[in-house]
Amino acid sequence: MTSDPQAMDDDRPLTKSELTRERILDSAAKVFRRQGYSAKLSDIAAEAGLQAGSLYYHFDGREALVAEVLHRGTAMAWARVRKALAALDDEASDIDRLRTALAAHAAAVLERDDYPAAHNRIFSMAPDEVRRTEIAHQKAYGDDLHRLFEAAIASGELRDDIDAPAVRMLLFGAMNWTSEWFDPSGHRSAADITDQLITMAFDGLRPRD
Amino acid sequence: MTSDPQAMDDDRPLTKSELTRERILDSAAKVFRRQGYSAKLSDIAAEAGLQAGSLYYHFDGREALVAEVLHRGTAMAWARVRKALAALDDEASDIDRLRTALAAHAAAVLERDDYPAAHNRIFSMAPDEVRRTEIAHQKAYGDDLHRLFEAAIASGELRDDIDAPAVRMLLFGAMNWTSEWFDPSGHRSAADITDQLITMAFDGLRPRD
DNA sequence: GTCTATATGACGATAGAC
DNA sequence: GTCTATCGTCATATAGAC
Repeated sequence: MTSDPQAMDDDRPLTKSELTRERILDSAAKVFRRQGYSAKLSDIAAEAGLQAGSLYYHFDGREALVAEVLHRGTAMAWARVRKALAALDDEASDIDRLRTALAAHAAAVLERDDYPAAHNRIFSMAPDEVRRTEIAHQKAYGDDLHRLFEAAIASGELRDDIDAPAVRMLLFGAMNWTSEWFDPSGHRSAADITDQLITMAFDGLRPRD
Repeated sequence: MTSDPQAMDDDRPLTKSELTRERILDSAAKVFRRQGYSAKLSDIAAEAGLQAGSLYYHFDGREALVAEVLHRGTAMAWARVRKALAALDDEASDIDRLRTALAAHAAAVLERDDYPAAHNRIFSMAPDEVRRTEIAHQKAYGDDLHRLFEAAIASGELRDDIDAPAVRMLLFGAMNWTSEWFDPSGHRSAADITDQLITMAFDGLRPRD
């Protein structure tokens, strides 16, 4: 598994300023998730209990905030996938590994993680330069998942006549689009949605006899 | 099949003013598709060969333009689906009807139709009132498709243990999200993507023996 | 570090000439 | 019908007090 360039935590306690910075980012993710790209800096500041002008002590401006929320969105989904895979038994089959990875990504999007959900809403509206940087980051994540598909195809657990990158993007689409319609307070749980997706993707909607 | 409230064409030729109005709408769909919700009125006007102020002769303002592009986006995808179903042999099976409907929707999103693609990009950013109206329109379309699922389940051609509305939304997501990544000038065609989706959805990624 | 106040610029919208 | 010119509004960003 490729190492995520972001994953260099030292465990030093955060200074007060760093804590505020974190609070601003969390607020930005939450507000972007709710309101989309056109969310105002004043809304983000209010969510963090600050005045709009105060953000500039911690960030260069709107673009910097967008860039970091995007980066964390990919990083957090990726981290969840990695963690879920690491928790698997060593003898897990290739298809189980793939299933686990997809379920972990779905969970990141569907559950309380504001960053991945915000990512989905604002990515396409971000300024070109920010988007280019983030595309490279996403590509690394995508390549990582691609290896799971390849392994499952090689071991005969997946059909060998599929276009794995296309299928991967279609599955990502199904998951990412849930931001647009899934209602966590409705009668379906995030896990229900994930089950439906996994069942459809692997076993198909037609009965197997 | 429920009738689309928009589908009352009389075939009278368009006046010059109506032609300009159409040109503006087409430009709006194209520009919204490309740039998302933050597209400026001046960009739309330029695409139509006009000055920004001139739009106001034809439309009340930005909101009215957004509302009509959204409405047409749903209407056009729905119309394509209806047309594809009407072209089917009467003896087509329920699952063939469903497959045909999904393929038609995918084609509308993936191919040159700017309106459905624009719809996907701007729907979630539209002002509340515009969105509420459009949600009702989408619900009618969704209900229409839902009947195809129900019929295929009833005749035993689809598994009876699926949550059809959830699956429908997941499939819509997979198709709609292609706006974010599909490159029509790349080596895959729109039909290739559609095939991958249909195969995955109905037969599943695991080999059937 | 965070505040208040303000400069700047952008965009939607209107008015009136043609 | 479309243009040019302009107004009003609002959000980003900056400056300086505390």
